[in-house]
Amino acid sequence: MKKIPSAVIPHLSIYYRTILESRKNFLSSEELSKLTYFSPSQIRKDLGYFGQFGIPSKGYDTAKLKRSIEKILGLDRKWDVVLVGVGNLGTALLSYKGFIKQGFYIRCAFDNDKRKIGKKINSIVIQNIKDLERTIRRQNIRIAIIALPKDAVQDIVRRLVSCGVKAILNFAPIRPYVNNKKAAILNIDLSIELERLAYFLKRNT
Amino acid sequence: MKKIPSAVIPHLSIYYRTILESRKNFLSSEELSKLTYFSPSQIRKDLGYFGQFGIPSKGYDTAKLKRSIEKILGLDRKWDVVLVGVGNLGTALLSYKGFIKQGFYIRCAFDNDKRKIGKKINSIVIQNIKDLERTIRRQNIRIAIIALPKDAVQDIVRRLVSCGVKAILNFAPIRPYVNNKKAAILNIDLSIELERLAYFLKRNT
DNA sequence: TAGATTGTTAATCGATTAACAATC
DNA sequence: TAGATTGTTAATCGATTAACAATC
Repeated sequence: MKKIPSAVIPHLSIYYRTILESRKNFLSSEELSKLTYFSPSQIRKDLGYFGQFGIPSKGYDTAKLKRSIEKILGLDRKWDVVLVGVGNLGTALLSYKGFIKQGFYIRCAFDNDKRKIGKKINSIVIQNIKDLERTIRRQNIRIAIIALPKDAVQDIVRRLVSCGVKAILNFAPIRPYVNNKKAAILNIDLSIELERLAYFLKRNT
Repeated sequence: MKKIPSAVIPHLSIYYRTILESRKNFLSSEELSKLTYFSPSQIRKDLGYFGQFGIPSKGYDTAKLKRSIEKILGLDRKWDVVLVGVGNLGTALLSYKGFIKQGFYIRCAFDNDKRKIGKKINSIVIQNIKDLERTIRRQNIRIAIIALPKDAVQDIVRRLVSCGVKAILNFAPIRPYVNNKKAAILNIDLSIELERLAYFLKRNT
């Protein structure tokens, strides 16, 4: 089986979303290109990694393609998620409806602030961070979202990985280290994005 | 002048942050590589686009390099910012200290929800969305952060661009369209990231 | 001077685009 | 069958890595 380039996966997300919003039964790579700004070749190539979904002279059956992408991306099932860090951002994430739409369910949340522990947000009780390992093991959770100050990140990542977490979405401006690729880390780094903006503005205003 | 590849800018952000955290007066590309996981060649090449900052056999003077990167990225000045959409995420962003550290100051915030208008968060009074253009023009603001439901995004982007906004940081899962590159848009798309996680988990658990 | 590390050119790798035979 | 659009191979483009002469 040929290797899937990592750039392809985010493309699939965009094709998927575009199909959801389209009413058409068939879309050609040309039409998809208009909607997504990816080139028709790119689209055909990307889809080609996973099979033959199109019909020459007609295009892609949107209902079929939708189901295929769901299967490829793993959107056809649910995932249990733990949230660590219930500050401003963590609270916003707890209430974020988008997670559920993608099948991600935040099942428990942790903080080290005594004033927050025991409080309920969106029907989730905030637990003491010292119970992290016990709860994660008991509930067999594999995904963590962490919204922590950057100095706390590395230690929490170590603890999460030690109790079986396989994927971590990190919002702090730091790239935590994980031993022998035991888990995948995705960093959402607002600082880097802001600095890209600053660079752009510097030379365009 | 040679063209700067777009991938270089995010690298600079990481070099910058690494220098800030290091106590050393000099760092070689080899040492920076250990800290950033970029290859030594990559680091020398990236910096080479902007000048000659290193001293053969010694490495890079961290104080000088820090100032150089600040200048390149535009971190040596302040930027006024408008926030549109004060829901859960918008509120979290209003209180986010990281912006100020990067020189981004949220000067005003807008929402269309009557119950929010007039309220104060972090000393910013939430204004009626219908006053958007007037306020932005008067304060001469060039940067917007939008935390809106996706159906509201395209119209607000149009309005922002029409009154002179040059850069927009968008958190909704949609890629808004801007006429003739009148403004830069940076999309922080949590859906895409979640789907990357789902894809990873699908084949590793 | 000898040793170390830069800056830069050439080689490699990966992703995007172009071209076109296969096929509905 | 003729026209349209796929799937796939070849060409191009851009980013990363390797190599090494220049230099502190």
